[in-house]
Amino acid sequence: MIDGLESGGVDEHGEPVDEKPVISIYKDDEFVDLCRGPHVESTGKINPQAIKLMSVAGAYWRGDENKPMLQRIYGTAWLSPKDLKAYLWRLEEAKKRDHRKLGRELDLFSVNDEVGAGLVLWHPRGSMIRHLAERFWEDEHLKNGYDFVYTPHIGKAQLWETSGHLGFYAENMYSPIEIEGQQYYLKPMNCPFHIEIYKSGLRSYRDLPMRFAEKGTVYRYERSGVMHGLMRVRGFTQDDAHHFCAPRQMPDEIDFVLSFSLHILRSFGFNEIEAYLSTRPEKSVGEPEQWHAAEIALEESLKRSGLPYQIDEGGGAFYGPKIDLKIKDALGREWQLSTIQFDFNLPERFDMTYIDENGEACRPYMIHRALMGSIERFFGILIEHYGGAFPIWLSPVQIKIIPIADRHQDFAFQVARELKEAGLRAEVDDRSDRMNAKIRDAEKQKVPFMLVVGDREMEEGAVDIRRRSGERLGSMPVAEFKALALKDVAEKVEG
RNA sequence: GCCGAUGUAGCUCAAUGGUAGAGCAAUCGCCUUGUAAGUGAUAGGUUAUGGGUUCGAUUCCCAUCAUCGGCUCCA
Repeated sequence: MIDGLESGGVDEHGEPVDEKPVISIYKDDEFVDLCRGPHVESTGKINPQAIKLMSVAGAYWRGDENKPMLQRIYGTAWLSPKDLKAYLWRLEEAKKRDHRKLGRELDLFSVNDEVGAGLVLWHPRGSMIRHLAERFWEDEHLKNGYDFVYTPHIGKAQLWETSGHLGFYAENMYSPIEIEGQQYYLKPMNCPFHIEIYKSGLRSYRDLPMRFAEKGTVYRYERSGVMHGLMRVRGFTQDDAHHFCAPRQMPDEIDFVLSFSLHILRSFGFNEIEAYLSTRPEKSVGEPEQWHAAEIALEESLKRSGLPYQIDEGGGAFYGPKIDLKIKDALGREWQLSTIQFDFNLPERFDMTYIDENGEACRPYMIHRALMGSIERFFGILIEHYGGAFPIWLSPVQIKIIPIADRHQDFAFQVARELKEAGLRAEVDDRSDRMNAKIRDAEKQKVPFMLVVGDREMEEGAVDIRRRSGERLGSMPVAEFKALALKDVAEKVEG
């Protein structure tokens, strides 16, 4: 076999192969392993107190799903038992923050067998967080030159033929729906609709850039076995937008969309951001000069942003180069959120035009972008990043008012009314439980402020404040607390 | 889709070839409470679904669905 590999004609099964492989062998005492490595020099270097077998799972031979599957045993090895313990502790921490667990405990969302795999039900509390995130998103878009659009969930087969999705993306799309002899498809993307809106009128260079934004819900076929809580689902909403601009506007447009993305991500508490620039792959559409100009523009913009970035040579989509933004969450795990993609393909396919200064029809440039990416996934990441203890501006319940005895309830509701009128989300825990139990419950629900009201507070028109951290702020007048809470909300205070 | 595991009350989990139990949650009382669980009672399950073996299946077998850990793919 090795002879076959060495001479470059056949692989390990005697099947012909094109390239000559590099063969490496690792040897430890009597054990000889044909492996790419690296291996430890000697098993004596492994501390038996610092290893642990973790799990067993199947893995494809050479990572190819068409090849047979092998049993793989996963283990982890560390320099010292202490390091192993630290690693296991981190795994435990991650488990505690698991958005699927917190989603249930905090009553945020569910995925239900009756409805279907990969289809999310947003419960009232989760929906409140989504509403707040979306409201912020909307305000920022309106301040920054976007127009909102709404588009349908299905479109005719011809539309997806024109866009190329039926050619290139069909395996991710669901079977068509037949309506009066015509085939319609559930949308896997929003772009064709936005393009049709662009094309609904004659566009002048004076109209550009145009920015159409929509929180568009799309449906993509995911193979069973890949769904994962909110992170990987079959129906999700993208915070999508398409920019249409004249070629010479491109650099400014990229600068804008990049800094706008960073502004949005940072507002949600993601401060560790890294960028990936993906360039032209072998198979691509569009002129090489166009690609080159776009890649230069993207890279220049990255340089100006000061973000650390890496280049993924040839990693772009066939229709254009892109910048992906990845964030690190509180546990240091990396997640891809934003994507900013150039598109040389769709303007051509849809024959999009604008009239330039000379009265001639020209082809606009098009940029796709999603900042949160999928709102479902973004929510999942947000839950894990904060371990369910959302910053106060996003907390579904910001304030829990805890009357000590029944006679304090009227006062508690009066305080709640006053806070609600100021736009704060306050609730009274009027169950007949002991105060300690109510505090425990509010802590578990990760409510930012607990206000205890008893005889003393009633007399003074005050509230006794406890943060979810356990910190006691003591007693203060309601008006004073109101100002404090509003300030925390406005400043997007965490913790 | 593939490999492996799992599926019992709202949640976390027991038990059994002779139709199931606990804690928490829930509901109804009692208590009226000072910074993370007061107390009593009640209710809650065709044991995921469909077949098969068996006198009898929730338990054994098969299929389907879903979930979990991976692989492949991906927002």
